Amino acid sequence: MEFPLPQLSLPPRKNSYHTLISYPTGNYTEQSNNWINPSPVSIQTEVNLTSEESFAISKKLEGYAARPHLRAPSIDHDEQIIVDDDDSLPFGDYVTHSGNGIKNLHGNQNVIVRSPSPVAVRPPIRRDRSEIGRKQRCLVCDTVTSGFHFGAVSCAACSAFFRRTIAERREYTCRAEGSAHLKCEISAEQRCYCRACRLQKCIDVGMDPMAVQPHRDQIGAKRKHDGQRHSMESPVPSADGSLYLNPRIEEVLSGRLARSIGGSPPLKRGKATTALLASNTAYAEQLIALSRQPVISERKAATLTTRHAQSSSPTVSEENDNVVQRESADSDAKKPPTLEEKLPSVNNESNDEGKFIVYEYELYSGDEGSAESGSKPRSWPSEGKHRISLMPQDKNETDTSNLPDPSENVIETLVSAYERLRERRRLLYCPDTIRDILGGNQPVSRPADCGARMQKQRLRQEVGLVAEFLSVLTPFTNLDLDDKIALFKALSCPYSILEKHYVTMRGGGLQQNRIIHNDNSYTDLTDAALDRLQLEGGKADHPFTDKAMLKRVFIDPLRDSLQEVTGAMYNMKMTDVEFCALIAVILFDPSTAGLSDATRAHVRAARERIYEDWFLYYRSRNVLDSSQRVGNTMLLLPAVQATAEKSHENYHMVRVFDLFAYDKILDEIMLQA
DNA sequence: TTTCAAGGTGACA
DNA sequence: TGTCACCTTGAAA
Ligand SMILES: [Zn+2]
Ligand SMILES: [Zn+2]
Repeated sequence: MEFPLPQLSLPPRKNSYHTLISYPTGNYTEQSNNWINPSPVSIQTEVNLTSEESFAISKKLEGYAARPHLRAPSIDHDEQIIVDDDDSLPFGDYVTHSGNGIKNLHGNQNVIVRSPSPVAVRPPIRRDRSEIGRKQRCLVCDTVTSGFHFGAVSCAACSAFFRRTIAERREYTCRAEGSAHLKCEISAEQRCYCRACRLQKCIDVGMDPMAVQPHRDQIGAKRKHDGQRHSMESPVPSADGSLYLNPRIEEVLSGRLARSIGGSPPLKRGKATTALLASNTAYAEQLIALSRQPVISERKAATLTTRHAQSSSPTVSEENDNVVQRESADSDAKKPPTLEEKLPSVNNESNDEGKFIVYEYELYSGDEGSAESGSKPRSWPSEGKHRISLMPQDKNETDTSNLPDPSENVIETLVSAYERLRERRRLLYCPDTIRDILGGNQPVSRPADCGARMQKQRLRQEVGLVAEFLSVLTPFTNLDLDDKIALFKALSCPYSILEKHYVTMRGGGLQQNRIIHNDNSYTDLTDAALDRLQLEGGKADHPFTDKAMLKRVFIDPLRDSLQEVTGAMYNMKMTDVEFCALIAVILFDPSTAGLSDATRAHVRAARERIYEDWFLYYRSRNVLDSSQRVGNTMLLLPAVQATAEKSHENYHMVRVFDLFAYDKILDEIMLQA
């Protein structure tokens, strides 16, 4: 326990501040809450633990339990464990900066630093005062530290390491082989030996990749030796091009929408807002039109990948005539597939890849009947339906009697429901000790086992969770059973894909090159994983030993969708708000096959309500870049579509995304319903 | 309204 | 890589 404990007893900092830049005016705390563990838990029961191990465990727990929350129930944390030997540390006061007698300078408050951002960046994680300022040890390397960084008790060094890694999207590989792989010990002395394992540990102890703000302060970056502040004339596009808009672009892109919701007093639902809502709806629908292709195509229509996914997801920020360009560029892609393209791949391929497709196709078709029975082809609203502008036309057609209470914000409700889903899922999958359950611990991160994940029981639970999640949408629950089933089934595929990528993004899977599943297991997509696959060739899940082919079949398609979908989510800093809104928009697809005219009108009204509340949600929180956020959210659809299409041809993808059995279980449940 | 201080950031050794 | 000065905000005073 004795470490040199350098400069931690530092003289109090000259200043103390709190940070957040590139965060639009106003607050987004609701949103920030979405990211965090909603159930802070007292761990008072853990007093009297003395061993090193229980100390570590309880610290870890504390890290989880103290995961940021802004509206913590008033739990008394005063009984939290302070291990005795800590008292001997010569750092009596380093944890508190109070009473240092130095005034907060705020010296540059009058200097105008232009907000960089149309981007809503998460504010710093906060927590109860009673939780902070204690002598603690870094959960990663066990050096003494005073505080939380990125949501976990950690030291400055590990914090910096984590921030750099995430911000620069670094990838590390653990060189240890076999069972030692990714299990290197991380301590103060050897924390630098294996960066892969250090990063893994950072994530395991609860450091949150989404808390990193990689593009902060790009505008008017501070100069250490320069008293003057500089504010640049225009925002600099970020490396990925997605985050910062030239103001003119922003204006052109979002047009009247941005103006109409940008600077007026809070909106109240009512007649006065009709025009605004109409423009919101039109805007959102046009974005859907932009995405063009249906999210789900018919299962049977196993087209060849002649249409390749765009190399990266477009975002609504690049060029100011981007939208127009895409309109024309897409006109080709919109053409119906030719007859050749429609032929199942089994007939056309003769190389190795073709053989694999035959193999997978056979597996796949085992349940073709049930999968097919309910999945009618779906088309996207704009497709074939010529509706460029979807202003709510004749209101007679739109019966609002089915809609929820006007005072309720559907998005808010849905976001809460999604938080509940997440907590339920955690309880389902986390180890079943009371410590884990109460401590808010997440399920153990481990390699995925597709077999286990696709067990009927598990899938049933997942479907139940989703059904419960959606049940807060009264327009949905009020529908006839058949209509509900039709919408639910149509949603299942994009839901699986979207949520998996979303969960992956939240868990840092993009940085670690892995797909993270709902139970926190993961599918590794690194080169090391490829090597392991090769070793298993012929034995386990697949008969292949050719590395190039393994890569092509097992790794590349998943890497692609990880980059395209998760990458886009990461770039826009997607939150539960956008995720839930997108799910709802997809769910309420009036063009879903099999709906009656009356239902169609209800569904359309419900979708409009989603847009309406989505924007109201932003508006009420003073989010300035709402139109960008909506736009970027909608632009995820082409990438999701590409993934869905690729999945038709790749059984491995179907398994990773839980698509195949998911559908089967859906059918079963629906039949019993 | 003012003050405090956590936990972000980029710069630099 | 680790440490520093600097920064903005939410909450307490
Ligand atoms: Zn550390
Ligand atoms: Zn390692």
